[in-house]
Amino acid sequence: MKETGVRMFNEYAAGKGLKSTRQRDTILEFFLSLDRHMSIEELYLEIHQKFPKIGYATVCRTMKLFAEAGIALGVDFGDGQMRYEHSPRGQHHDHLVCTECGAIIEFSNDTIEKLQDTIARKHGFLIQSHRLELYGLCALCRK
Amino acid sequence: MKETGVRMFNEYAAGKGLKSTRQRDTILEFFLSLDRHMSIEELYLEIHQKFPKIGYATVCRTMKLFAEAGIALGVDFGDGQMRYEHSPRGQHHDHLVCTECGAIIEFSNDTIEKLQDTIARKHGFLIQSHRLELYGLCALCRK
DNA sequence: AACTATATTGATAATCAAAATCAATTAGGG
DNA sequence: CCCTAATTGATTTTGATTATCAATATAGTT
Repeated sequence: MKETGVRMFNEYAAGKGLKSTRQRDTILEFFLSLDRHMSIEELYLEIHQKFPKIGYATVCRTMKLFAEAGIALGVDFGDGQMRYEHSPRGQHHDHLVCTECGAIIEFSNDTIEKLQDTIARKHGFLIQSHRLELYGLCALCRK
Repeated sequence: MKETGVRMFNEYAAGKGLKSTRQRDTILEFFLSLDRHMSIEELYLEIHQKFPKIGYATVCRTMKLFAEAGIALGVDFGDGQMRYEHSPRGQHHDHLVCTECGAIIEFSNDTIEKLQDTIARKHGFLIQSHRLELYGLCALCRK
């Protein structure tokens, strides 16, 4: 998984004539080691703690670059902060977002995906992307 | 429809001890006469043109108030601008958003709604709200 | 109609995350 | 090692929305 991400980014970088830097390698490794969604702010705080030389702007730019390279996917839960997750290879997924504790649970449902296609076709739409989020209380916060 | 909105707001205002003002009446009437989603910016421009005394802050505050009163619903298509639509009485709906021309088409699908409930239940989630948007090219922009 | 307490307005400043700026630094081919 | 272009990071700017606050308007109450 990690190797795939590194390889994908290297290919993208090569094609674009980008130079490899310590900062990008560091951020890439950190991002690939994550198993949850993180905002730029959170990413910055953790990365900056370990590597004080890396600034906010670099984290911001680099994550955007990863998104362009196809290894990260930006998600926006409407709280005014950009979050990034590993770009889903193969299976697309959607999110359950807890409004109390902020927990994020991923899910995927083929039937919903198919119904979306049907709806789009009915309206002559060519779908490029979609977002489905269910907001509510997670099992823990309901109690 | 228009009367319903006015009545709903008056009831809400009465319950909250809000005073009735020319500005709010003007914005309410304008909003209720719309048949499409508008951002605060668009609302402000049109309203301000007819009633130059009404400022941006008032439009912003008032739309938020309408949302609290249940007559408007804020929707966020991730472009950094808040939009408002008439609060759906009864049937909830979702959106097809054209990434080219910005056209917005509403749709609703009971099967998807039911599947969402199933998914939430499976994860022990108590759904409070959801958003489903399909982004792509509308029939006109595909050509 | 005048008085009064409270809500509202509108101009402006503040906020906040993200993007742009730009001089200094660094990478990597020649 | 040199040179050119890419990159960095401190800082400023942006842009939409929100907060501030003095001035004004509202709705009871005399």
